[in-house]
Parts: sequence; C-alpha cells; structure tokens
Amino acid sequence: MDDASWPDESRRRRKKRQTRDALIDTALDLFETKGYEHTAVHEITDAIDVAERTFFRYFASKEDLALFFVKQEMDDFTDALAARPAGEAPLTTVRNAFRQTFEQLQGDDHLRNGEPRYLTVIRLIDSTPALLAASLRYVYDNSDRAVVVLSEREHVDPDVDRRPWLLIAIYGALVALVHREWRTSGCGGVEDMLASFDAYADQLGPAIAGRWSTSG
Amino acid sequence: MDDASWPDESRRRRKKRQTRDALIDTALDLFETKGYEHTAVHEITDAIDVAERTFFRYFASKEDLALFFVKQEMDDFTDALAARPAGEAPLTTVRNAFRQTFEQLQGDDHLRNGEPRYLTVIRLIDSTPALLAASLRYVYDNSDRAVVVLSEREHVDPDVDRRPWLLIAIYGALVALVHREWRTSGCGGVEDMLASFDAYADQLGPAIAGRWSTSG
DNA sequence: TCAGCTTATGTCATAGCCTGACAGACAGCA
DNA sequence: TGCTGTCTGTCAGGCTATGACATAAGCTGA
Repeated sequence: MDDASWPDESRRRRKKRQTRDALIDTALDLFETKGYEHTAVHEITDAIDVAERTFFRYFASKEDLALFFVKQEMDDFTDALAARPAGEAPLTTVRNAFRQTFEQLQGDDHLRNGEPRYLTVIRLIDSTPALLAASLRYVYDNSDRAVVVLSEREHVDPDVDRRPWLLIAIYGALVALVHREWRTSGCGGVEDMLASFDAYADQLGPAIAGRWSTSG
Repeated sequence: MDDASWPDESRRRRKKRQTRDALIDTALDLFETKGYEHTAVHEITDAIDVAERTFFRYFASKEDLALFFVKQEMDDFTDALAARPAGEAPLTTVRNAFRQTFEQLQGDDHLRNGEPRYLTVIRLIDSTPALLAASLRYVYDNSDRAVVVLSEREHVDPDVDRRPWLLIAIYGALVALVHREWRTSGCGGVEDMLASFDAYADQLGPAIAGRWSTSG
C-alpha cells in the first residue's frame, strides 16, 4: 500500500499495483456511501479514469474485489494452522491460529476514516446478501482445506473420524459470532475474540454431555 | 404436481401452477444436461413457449428456481424444530427434527429418471459455485431462526449462552457432510444419516475433553 | 350475456455484469 | 533504435434482471 516500500519495483509493476489499490479504495468508498449493489462498476472506473474493461482485468468480478480482504483472512488462517508446531493439541492449534490471524488483521491493515479497512468490509458483507453468500462459500471451501490440514497433523482419516469437521464447524460458528459482535457493538480486540472462543469451548462439553437447560 | 388432486382449484390457479411446474421441470432438465451456468433463462422459457419476462414473475432469479427445494427443506427443519414437544432434550430435538425433515424429503418427492428430484438438485448445487454460495447463505439465515427457536424452548439467552449456536453449527456441519456423502456415494437413507449424526455427537465430547489424537 | 374488474402474460426498452477480439500505447531489453 | 511482451482502450455482444405499458384471459355481479 505504501509506494516507497518497494524501491526496486519496476515502473510497470508499480503502476499496476497503484491502479489495483486505487480500484479497491475507490470501490470501498463508493460501496460505503452508495451501497454495494447501487454502485456500478463504471462508476468506480470513471472515478479513477480507466476503462470499465480494465476493472475485470484486475478482479474476476465486482464480488471478487469486495472479498479481497476476506479471502486473505481465510487463507492466512489456513496457513497459520498448517504452520503451528506439531506437538500442539488440535483445539489449542485452532485457537492459536485464530489469534494469529486476527492479530495480523489488526496489525498491518491501514486505517480508513479512523477504523481499520477490514471492519468496513465486514459491515459491507453483512449488509449485502450477495457478498454474504460469496464469503460463506469461501469459508466453506476453506473449511475443506483446514480439515485436511488438521487431519494430516493428527494422522486421522476425516472420512472416519469426524473430529476435524467438528472443530472447524465450531471455528466457523465462532467467526460468524465475532463478525456479528463487530457489526453490532464494534470491535473489542483480540482478547475479546479469544474470550468468545473459550466460551464456546467451555460450553461445548456440558452442552452435549448432560441435559441441556438453564440450570445445567 | 398432479392436476387432478385439486379439482376445486380455479382454472387460473391451476394454469399458474402448471406453468410454474413446467418451468421447474424444464429448468432442471436443462441444468442437468447443459449445466446451470450454460443454461440461459430464455432457453427455459422458449422450451415451454412463454416469454422470458414471465420467468421472472414466478422466480426472483434463476438462482431462486434452482434453490426452490433447498429452501423448503430448510424451512421444514425449522418448523419441525419448533414443533417438537417441550420436554425433549435439545440434542434429541435437533436429531428428531433432522430425521423428520429427511423422511419428508424422501417421502413426498416424486422421481426424475429413477431418482428423487432433490438429489438432482443437491448434485447441481454442489457442482455450481454460485448455487452453493446462495444455499449456504440460506443455511446461515436459517441458523439464526433455528437458534432463536432452540433458545426459546430452553429459556436461555443466546447472547450469553453459546450452546444453541454450537448445536446448530454441528447441525450445519452434519447437513454438509450428508450432502457430501450423497454426492459421492449416493443416498444411503435416513438411518445412515442418523448414524452420521450420532457419530458426530459421540465424538463431540471426547474431541474436546482430552488430548485429540488417533489413540484418544 | 355483457360490462367491468383483476390477474397473467407479452412486448419493448433499459441498466448492469461480464467476456472476447482487436488494436494501440508503453515499458523493458538488445 | 527497433523488437517484444504486457497493459490498456475500444467495440461488440450475451446474459440476468427490472420497469412500463398494452393486451388477453379469467372471474363476478347484474
């Protein structure tokens, strides 16, 4: 995002990155003010004076641009999962990968109107059915990969042993919950998210083991 | 689907239902042979000789038609959940609602080329990214409703007590797994699905309680 | 049976998303 | 300078979806 950080970059590459960043920034601005569905692609490209056709040379679709950061977040999670030390217990691994991913999000993202860019994107997604659908599909696809990673780490066959699926399902539910909390009451920071995670984990056993009631 | 079953139905209503059914049948045929994305709406409407515009008076979108049965399945599940007797334990309730929904699916659906129509649809969805995304979003929306139903049954506040979310997340994972199994190795019947459900439930406690490994 | 209302459909026009094909501009390199 | 490969603009077109208006068909009451 900072042009000076790649001084060795060729002029051609730099211009390309500038155009891509300009597309993202302009698009997010327009999405925020006019809404995703009421922003035409040509409005984005007109604003930075490139042809509409150019947009589709950078992004496969309008959706693709809007989900740029979400995809990165998901990929980061799977990468973090795969990179955790082998001795770690699976639940701990997921928890740590989760922590790393969100610390990264909060760390290296730059601000827009005083709030991190991914927050804008999450609100946008939650308020736009088409984007919500696409991001859920990405989570779904990513779950498959995460299950493979977990299964290989623990040397189990996911077709027989359902535990990897369970863990990832819980992770998915957690991410959804975290997004929900962000949307309504703002972002409480990494520690709040981990507290949510632990609350899930703590309630998991009792939820299934005995009778499920307010007193239990 | 059988015209004789509503003898009192007005001519207008009957024609409307016939057109709707013809649209669904023709569309599924074309989707199956040509693929969803390579089937244009005008091809569907040409085949039964109505205007393209008419299609969009019956269905909000091409997607809407393809997900017709999925939406019904989801709604049936939530309805079944709400209708279960109050004394039942939550996990049992979900299990029974699950059973009811799929028994209903297998019962009253009519055959296409020797297999139930919803099987065609599920394969279609799993092989079409756009449809998968849309159906996941519908599951997501439905989860919210299911959580509300469960929470009210058990008099808990879902914002504090995460257990309703956990149960529904597990249900979601199960549905995904069942669909996966259907897609690859055909449909094994209600009992197989319940066995999957129970396998999840049985592995849930041990998965979290102790160290998660092949020996545990 | 006819008039009048409602509903379903057809027709036309248009916006928006997306792709393919081709040509021109430009950076990088010999 | 001239060649090469990449990026971009332009044009044409297909597909999904919606709005506006007109027409036809079904229904209802006198």
